[in-house]
Amino acid sequence: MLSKACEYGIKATVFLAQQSKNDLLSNVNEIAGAGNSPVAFTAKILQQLARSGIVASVKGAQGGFYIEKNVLRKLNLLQIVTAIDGDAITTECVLGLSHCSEINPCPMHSKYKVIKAEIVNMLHTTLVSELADDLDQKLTFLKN
Amino acid sequence: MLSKACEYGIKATVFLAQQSKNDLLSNVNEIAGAGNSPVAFTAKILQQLARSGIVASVKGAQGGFYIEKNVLRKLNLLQIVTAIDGDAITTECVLGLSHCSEINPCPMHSKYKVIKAEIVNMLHTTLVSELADDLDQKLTFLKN
DNA sequence: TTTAAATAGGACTAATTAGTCCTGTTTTAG
DNA sequence: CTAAAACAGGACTAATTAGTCCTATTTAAA
Ligand code: FES
Ligand code: FES
Repeated sequence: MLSKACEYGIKATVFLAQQSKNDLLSNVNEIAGAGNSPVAFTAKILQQLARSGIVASVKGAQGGFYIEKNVLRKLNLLQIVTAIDGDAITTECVLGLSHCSEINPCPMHSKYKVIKAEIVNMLHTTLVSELADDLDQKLTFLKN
Repeated sequence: MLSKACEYGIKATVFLAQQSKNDLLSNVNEIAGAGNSPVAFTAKILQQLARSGIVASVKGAQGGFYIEKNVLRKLNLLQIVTAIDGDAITTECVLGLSHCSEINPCPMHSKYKVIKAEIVNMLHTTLVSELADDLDQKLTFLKN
């Protein structure tokens, strides 16, 4: 469903959201450590998220990443998934037909479209800030 | 969500179900052609499905694959997915934690588990024979 | 009985995804 | 002003998934 890059990206973003609520910057080591994700790969993904305007970065000593308050307020999971994996999740046919449509539906189309809509809706309505709150209350975890 | 192998496997099985209702054998070329899937790769997947008892094969000239009537009667998509991709779809954490559980839930767990349950339920309750009927009525298609 | 059509299966190659590493630049602290 | 801590980004390597190809075996038909 999600690529590894996207999994790491979501974990990184949720962690950063938690830190950013306390106005803390985090560097790549802290971020990767929190989700035990590979450090260098996480750095790549953070660059991508920074280019997409999802996270902000401060260069130089004592620098790091954070999420701007007004971005965080509205930031949802679909934005992260789309920034990293593109829109395949919304457009692809579950059986690999060249595109999912009502005009040339695959055998699973009618059953899958309901689920796809729920996935997209869930991603779209889930705010990173809610997830960060759960994390802060130790109701959820970024690693085992 | 599904591997390419699984996509081809499902398409092959639905096609075979349609053919088998008319007591027709199909060879790998016909099966791959119907779903425009790569021939040699489809052959591999059919071998796997044959070892799993989902399809049956007849060797030699005029041979091919088919699905036994009593298998087809109850055959659902989850059986095919499990035979090819294993049970990852039911057991994996959407954020890549080592396993999905209520005890160490990831930030997406509570929202994702609902969707996962619906996916698994959909796969489990969808009979290949229904899909084959839709295909037969040209309501659905295996390629564009 | 030979030949050709077919599956079975292993070894291989190609493509994609995952992940590392190095070099450059920015910035702060000493 | 210099050193060290950090991000930026490109080039590379590793692992996994996707896909091919060849050889052996089976079997029906000519
Ligand atoms: S056509 Fe296959 S999922 Fe819509
Ligand atoms: S723990 Fe992540 S989906 Fe259940």
